Amino acid sequence: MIEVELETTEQRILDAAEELFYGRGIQSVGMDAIRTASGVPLKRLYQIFPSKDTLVEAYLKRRDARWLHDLARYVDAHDSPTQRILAVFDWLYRWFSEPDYRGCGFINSFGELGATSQAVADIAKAHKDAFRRYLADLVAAADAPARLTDQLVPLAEGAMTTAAISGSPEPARHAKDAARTLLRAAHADVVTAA
Amino acid sequence: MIEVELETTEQRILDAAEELFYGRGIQSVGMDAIRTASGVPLKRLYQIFPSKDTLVEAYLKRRDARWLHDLARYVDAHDSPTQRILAVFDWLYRWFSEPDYRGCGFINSFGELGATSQAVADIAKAHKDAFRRYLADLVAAADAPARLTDQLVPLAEGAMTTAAISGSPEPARHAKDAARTLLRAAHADVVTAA
DNA sequence: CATCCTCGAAAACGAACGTTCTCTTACGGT
DNA sequence: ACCGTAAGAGAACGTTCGTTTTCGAGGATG
Repeated sequence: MIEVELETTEQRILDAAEELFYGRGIQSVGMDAIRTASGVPLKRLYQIFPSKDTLVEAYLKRRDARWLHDLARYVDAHDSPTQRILAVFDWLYRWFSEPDYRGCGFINSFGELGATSQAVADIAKAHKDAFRRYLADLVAAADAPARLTDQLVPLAEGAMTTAAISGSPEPARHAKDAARTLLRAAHADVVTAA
Repeated sequence: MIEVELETTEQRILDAAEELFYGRGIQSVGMDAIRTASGVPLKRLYQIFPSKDTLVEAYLKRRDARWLHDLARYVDAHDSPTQRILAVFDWLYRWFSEPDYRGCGFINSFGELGATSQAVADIAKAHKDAFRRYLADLVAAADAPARLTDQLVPLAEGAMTTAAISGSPEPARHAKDAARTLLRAAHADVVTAA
């Protein structure tokens, strides 16, 4: 019971922190705003997260895990290896269409704090590496050359920032079109080489 | 003479501000750091830029103009329309290779302040629009379908963030490879349709 | 030489932030 | 019923930041 309550409090803090940090940027959000949004008094908040830095890192780590999990769950609804690759961009389109979409939280936090906090820089790098590995697996499963992964990564990343700044989800569609072309070309290369 | 000196002071402030804002993020840099780095006393600094906000906007606008100017100058050294498109990615490679490269200053400032400052969000959007228009002109000159522009934009943007977070300039090469493939495919489409 | 103006260096101010402390209240075990 | 403990609400503290003001030293002009 006690542990459950502690967990619940931690979740409430992280939920509030994520909405605020992602929505307004990390340095623009004071601990008081998180206190107000979560309803958790400062005392308890600091018992669970001894500093703002640890809260920021916890926010990023939880978002990292959930983001990749949600992506994989969406992709897993598709069977064909090439459809699974293209599904990544469909998922991005849905993400970009959320009303409070504001770009990739890891790109944002890296830009804001990457130079000041090694921990934030490391988490952002780890997140992007994990995304890259996930794409690499999809590419390998489609019998496409590994080189395709290197091309899909900037395509997806660029769609995120272009969608954020332009305020439109369309970059996901355009990136998907490009991915389809690259996929076909990569496959043709393999066939030609054989 | 007076005007020349005023210009020089303004340049010195903007030079210091650009290095610091770009290198550490905007909110991590205090006005005192800019005073120290530029050697311009706070009093004069505030005479020229009445607030940190105006200095930030001046930093972004100057960087916007110079960035696109430098890119165009590099591209103009190439003649063939397709080579001019690919040259964009060569230029990105050189940029990513600079020792203190830290991503696109506009993506970074949008992520950090876009939600809090409409002015910053607008400048970032204008910068990306200008880049997009520039690419669109190159695409049109190569007789490629306008659709290609939509594919090249996320490719270039994604190369910027991937290079920044990974700490390697290679994403520019991979993006260039992808661009070459997309260019060929787009051209083949045009030929087929004809 | 006296005077006014300018200008650089740094102190000072008010607000905001991260963090800690205090005070009051409520509860659980004997 | 009583006491020790925990916990919520928010005041308080020390620092930092953006911005303003003060102070003192030239430099040109009568």
